[in-house]
Amino acid sequence: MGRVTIRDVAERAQVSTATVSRALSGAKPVSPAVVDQVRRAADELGYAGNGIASALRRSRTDTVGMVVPSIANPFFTGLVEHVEHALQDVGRQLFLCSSRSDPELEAQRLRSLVARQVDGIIISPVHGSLSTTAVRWAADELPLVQVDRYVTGVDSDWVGVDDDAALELVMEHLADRGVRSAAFVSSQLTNSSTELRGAGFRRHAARLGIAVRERDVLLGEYSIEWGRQAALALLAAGPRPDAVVCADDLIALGMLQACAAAGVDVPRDLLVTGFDDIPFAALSHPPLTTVRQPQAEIAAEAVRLLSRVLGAQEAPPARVALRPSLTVRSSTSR
Amino acid sequence: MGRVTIRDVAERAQVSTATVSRALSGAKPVSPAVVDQVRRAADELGYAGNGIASALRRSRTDTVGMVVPSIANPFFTGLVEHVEHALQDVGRQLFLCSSRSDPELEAQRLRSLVARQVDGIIISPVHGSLSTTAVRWAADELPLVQVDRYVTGVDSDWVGVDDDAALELVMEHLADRGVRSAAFVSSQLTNSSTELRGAGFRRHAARLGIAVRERDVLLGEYSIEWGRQAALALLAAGPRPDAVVCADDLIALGMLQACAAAGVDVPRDLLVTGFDDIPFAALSHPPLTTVRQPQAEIAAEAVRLLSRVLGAQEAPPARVALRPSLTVRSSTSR
DNA sequence: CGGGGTCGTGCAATCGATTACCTGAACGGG
DNA sequence: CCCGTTCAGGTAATCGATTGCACGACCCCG
Repeated sequence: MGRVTIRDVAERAQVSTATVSRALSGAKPVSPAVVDQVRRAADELGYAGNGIASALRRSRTDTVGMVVPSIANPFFTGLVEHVEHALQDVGRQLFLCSSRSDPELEAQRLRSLVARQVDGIIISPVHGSLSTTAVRWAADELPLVQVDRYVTGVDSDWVGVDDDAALELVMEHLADRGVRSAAFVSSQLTNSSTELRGAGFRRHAARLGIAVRERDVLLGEYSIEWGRQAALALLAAGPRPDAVVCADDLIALGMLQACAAAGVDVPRDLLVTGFDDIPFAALSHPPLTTVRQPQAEIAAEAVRLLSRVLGAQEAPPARVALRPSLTVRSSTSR
Repeated sequence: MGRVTIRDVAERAQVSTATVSRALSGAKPVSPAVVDQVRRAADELGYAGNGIASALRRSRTDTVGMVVPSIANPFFTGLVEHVEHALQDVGRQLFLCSSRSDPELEAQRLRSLVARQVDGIIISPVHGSLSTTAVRWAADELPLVQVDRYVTGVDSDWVGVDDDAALELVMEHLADRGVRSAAFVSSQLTNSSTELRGAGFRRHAARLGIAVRERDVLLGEYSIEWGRQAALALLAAGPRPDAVVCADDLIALGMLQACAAAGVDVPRDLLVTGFDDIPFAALSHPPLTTVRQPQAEIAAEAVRLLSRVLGAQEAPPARVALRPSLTVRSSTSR
């Protein structure tokens, strides 16, 4: 297990370490015969190189870090998958961290990524303001792109979905279905995208003449469990609204389950919508009408923006809001 | 963005770099006054350290790599979350890679992790034999623990669930429900756990007098989509078995959806079981009876085994098969 | 045949932190 | 008051790969 180094290879191939390095990386021309000799020596010794040493010298690791609030949420894992895919095309690896929706942990992850000298960071920050300090610091240290959510007060690229447009789609769809009153179930409005969804909900409800009672706006967290609890609270509290707009699919799925358990028929008695269009949204009973996020595009754009900065091209921070679309399923069709 | 190094801190604090290093790491005693001075200097300069340089010198990174076949599958993401949790307690960070069920990509990830000098690797190998070479090589280079699945011919620790016992639970449960014939829908039997599940299915079916027709054993991949397709194939092909045993929950959920669409009532017309007990298994229609994997325990044990090896304690490779349990829901209750 | 250019290779500095070894001061006991 | 011990802190080697610079061989053209 004693690691084999470039010196060992050099010795065996009867050349200098410089030549070995050049032969293997192809950075500078080396005569074919020598390349062959070196390759053989490296193979015979099982030379694997030392990425750490290489990273130290070149001060780049060909690695980007990604920090997401949760890896239990299929929306984020989908995003991660696409990012990983996109990165592979530009020859980089992904270093994934979960901040578990904790700004403290998030700051720690960021510090760790910076210390590990990743070439850049893609982050979906936990909190609109509590995350600011750490994100700003990281953005000062190296290229950083925010996805899905962003914190205020940091000049960095951002790419996500147009949340207001998304809620416009949802609310107009509901209005078309004859909805006159609606509830909104969400996590706390402590990050940009959630906040924008809440604002969009209210704005478009007002515009379309859909009534919103204050007690029908329920804020908890992005989880199935919260969806269940919110459903119970909603059903227990007097007259039902015509529809429930959920800020993500996990909440909506929990809501659907609790409704079924309580004998409330969706969509006959109540319409329900979600957000993200995770794979499981098609499997619920009834299948969920939800906003489809263009995950692949978001990921590709994030990687593109990061590469741009990595290529040292100075440019004003970009804010890219992609158009969402609506996937209509049975949870809103009578 | 010019990084601040230990020399800068040393200069500002009027001490040597050695002292800075010791003051910040606490490796050797440094007078409180100097520690304070150094701390202040480091703070003022925003010193973040260089993990790469440190790693090179100490030849450890306090990082472990994890390679899973898919990060779209909630079973693996659940595992990853628990592993990350457990690692945090021992002061290490997780470097997550997805092999996307491709042995080639998996080998590449392993090479990359070794080059990055992670301290150890936790892997759920893609393929029982195609993964062997890469896994063996990696296991030679550094401590390695296999989880869930294992490859043949590598002496490494493994921790997972007792698949035979799991299928015993499933089949006995089905027998109790009066099932006389069953189908098995799975991915290809090209990895250890899937293979063991298939074998367990047959063994316990035979033992309990449950009939299994060859054409009712359908092998595809671990995905919702394959579950759907298998359902169609199964329903199209003459007389239905009494039950369908699925090798994971994704397949089972796809199966349930396709059954509902085809007007087959589960559990009245057909019983369906899954494997893993992912969060979404409780949300389907009907809720899914499935084998619960003790994810937290698997993760904790994997980390424990890895720490054992990292602590240089030589020991024979351990194979830890944890007991699964059965979560009974409506998909098998008449 | 000589001068300028190209090309392959080696030497040694370098990246930034850690640490083995050394130095000098302070201190305590005989 | 002297010598051995202790301890803080400095000097410089080290981890392994990359790369600027230099050197020698060879080629081409005038």
